[in-house]
Amino acid sequence: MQSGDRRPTLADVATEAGVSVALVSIVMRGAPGAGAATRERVLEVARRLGYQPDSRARLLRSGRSRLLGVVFDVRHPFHHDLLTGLYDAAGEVGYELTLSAVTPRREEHTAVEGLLQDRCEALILFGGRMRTADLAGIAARLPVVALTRGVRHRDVDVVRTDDPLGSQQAVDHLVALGHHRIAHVDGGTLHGSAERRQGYHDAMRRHGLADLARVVPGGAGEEDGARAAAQLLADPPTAVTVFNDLCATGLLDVLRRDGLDVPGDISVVGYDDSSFSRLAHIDLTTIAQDVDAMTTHAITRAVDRIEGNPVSPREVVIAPRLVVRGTTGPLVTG
Amino acid sequence: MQSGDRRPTLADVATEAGVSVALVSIVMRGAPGAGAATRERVLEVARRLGYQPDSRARLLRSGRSRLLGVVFDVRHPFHHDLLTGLYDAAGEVGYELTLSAVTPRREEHTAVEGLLQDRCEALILFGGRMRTADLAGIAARLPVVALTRGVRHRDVDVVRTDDPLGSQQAVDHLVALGHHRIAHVDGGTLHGSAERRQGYHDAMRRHGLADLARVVPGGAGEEDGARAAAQLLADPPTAVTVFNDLCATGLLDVLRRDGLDVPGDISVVGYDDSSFSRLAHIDLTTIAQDVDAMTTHAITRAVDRIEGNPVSPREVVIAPRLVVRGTTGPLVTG
DNA sequence: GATCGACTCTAGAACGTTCTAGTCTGCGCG
DNA sequence: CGCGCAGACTAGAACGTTCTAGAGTCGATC
Repeated sequence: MQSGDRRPTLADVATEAGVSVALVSIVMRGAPGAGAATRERVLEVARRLGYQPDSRARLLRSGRSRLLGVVFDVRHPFHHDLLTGLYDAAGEVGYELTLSAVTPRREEHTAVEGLLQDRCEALILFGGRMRTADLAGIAARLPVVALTRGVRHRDVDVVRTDDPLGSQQAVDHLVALGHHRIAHVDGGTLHGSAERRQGYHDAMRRHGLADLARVVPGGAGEEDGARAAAQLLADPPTAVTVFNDLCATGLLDVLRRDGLDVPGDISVVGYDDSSFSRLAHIDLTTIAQDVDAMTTHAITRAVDRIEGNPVSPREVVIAPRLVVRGTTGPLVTG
Repeated sequence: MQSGDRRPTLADVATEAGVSVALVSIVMRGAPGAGAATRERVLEVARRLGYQPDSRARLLRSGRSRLLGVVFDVRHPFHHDLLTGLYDAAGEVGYELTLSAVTPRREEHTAVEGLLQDRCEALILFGGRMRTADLAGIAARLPVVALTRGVRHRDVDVVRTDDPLGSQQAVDHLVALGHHRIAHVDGGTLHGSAERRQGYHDAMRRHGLADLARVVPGGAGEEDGARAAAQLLADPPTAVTVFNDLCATGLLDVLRRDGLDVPGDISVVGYDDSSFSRLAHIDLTTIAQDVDAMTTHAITRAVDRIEGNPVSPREVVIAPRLVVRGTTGPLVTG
């Protein structure tokens, strides 16, 4: 409809208000150097014409974009929590966020490419499978912060949860409830699986239960959990810690179908505190990542890099938190 | 680290390759007007310098941005499915997407504002609570397409699911299974609730079951479903259609806790096909919205508006689809 | 051998801002 | 009365592209 008529620019406002373009710019930015009366009048005209600053032109000229590029995966529920936190944190330090999504048919590489063209000053990547070499290539151009995944490269900053600690919290919780025969369903070769498995082993050893440790192969999906459950049923432990929540629900389902009571016969702890895990139906005890801490660290780290401030450790590791819900309970003997 | 050294520009590539800026521009765009040998050489230099086009400058000059602004809500699982579809559809017609998220602490208004400054050529809004007057104000400036919500204003395009039809599909399914005493848990004053309720009533009437129609107040959350279930338990019907999936899971939970078997004693149909509804634990029969159709329609509509093509109906209504899972079964008599 | 057309290439303006370096006015001060 | 200074304002360059108009070269056509 009105796609024909050009949007008003600084020049339009300037002629209408009878002042120079530069002065309008000053007023719009709230910069000093304009009289109170003129300021008022210019603002009025701008409002009347429906003037909207053109961020592209603005950023082009001023060199800086104060823009942070964020790559997230639409499929990953946890990424949405992270987004929420990031917006908050970015707002506080006066930076904007520009998002680029990874979808089943849109690769991480495409997502990153788009952001680079937008002249972001730093990139924040949620998880992802991008190879370290590729990441390093990007990090050679602008600061890169990887969230929720580890990257072994000196140019890439990392903010992640202390996964071994998370597993230990799970085991500690179960031991405190009286459990000894605690199994672990792992995530195979997925990011974080090794760390979570290691934490489980460490905790079992610390409690003197190394002999009772038992690791069953799992994965990221429900079906992986279901398969693991089938394997456990031959000789059920009294408690299980699972690689992630989705896997845990698959496991729960099979256990219950087989007549086991949760948590009466067996306790289950997930990992991630995915949104569905708090559904009354699932009500899963799990390990929650500290979204606030992760996002603020990611932002401050990115900004520090941009502004050339010295940053001490390349990797920030954040403690997770146990969330107790209905799938864990005291050991019932007899 | 290297945030100091400027990114290479067209001019850098030009001097390095010993040609004019304009020619480099031609080569980078793949436009005709450059010799094969030069083209090769320029590309090589560009690659070597790590040249990245600056989309801001590019768009500034060329007037058009070929950019569609998308506002989505991080909290809404269905929005992620929509995003996936939108990226696909936008890619096919050669437009880019720029995302702006609504979070618990970032309002729709802020999200829209950001997109306007980025000079999108059209806006696509997922749901949202923005007032019609505000929407109209934006639509006066650039095309606006509302997805999954109705808007009564001649300047705002609408793409939505045929909600009455969805409810009817649910009822038809239940009737085909032999059910007569079918109740409906509604969504109160929420978007779409009235339509879904109406569809339920129409379907009941069409099957000659108007006398058995029974509507119980519900809502969007689990707790609303739980409350509705408590109310239904006084005199349980043999089947229920529910406003949305989350509400349905809350209802399911209470029904099962009360000892009812689903679907043996009572069948339940949700609405939305939210991702969690296909979890084995929930396995909810539901009404799915046709993501592909919705997103392609939204994109083509936006593009048609941008390019000034005539568009016939302002509102595109898309048929939903019944997804049968484990919470519905044949009526068991006796 | 001039004219044309096709092709390759270039100069320079434009896009909408911000920034630098001013100009102009009025006023206080010596 | 002249000088300096502060405050309000402006002209014009700059940012990195794309676009328009045209210049140069070459070979073919009249």
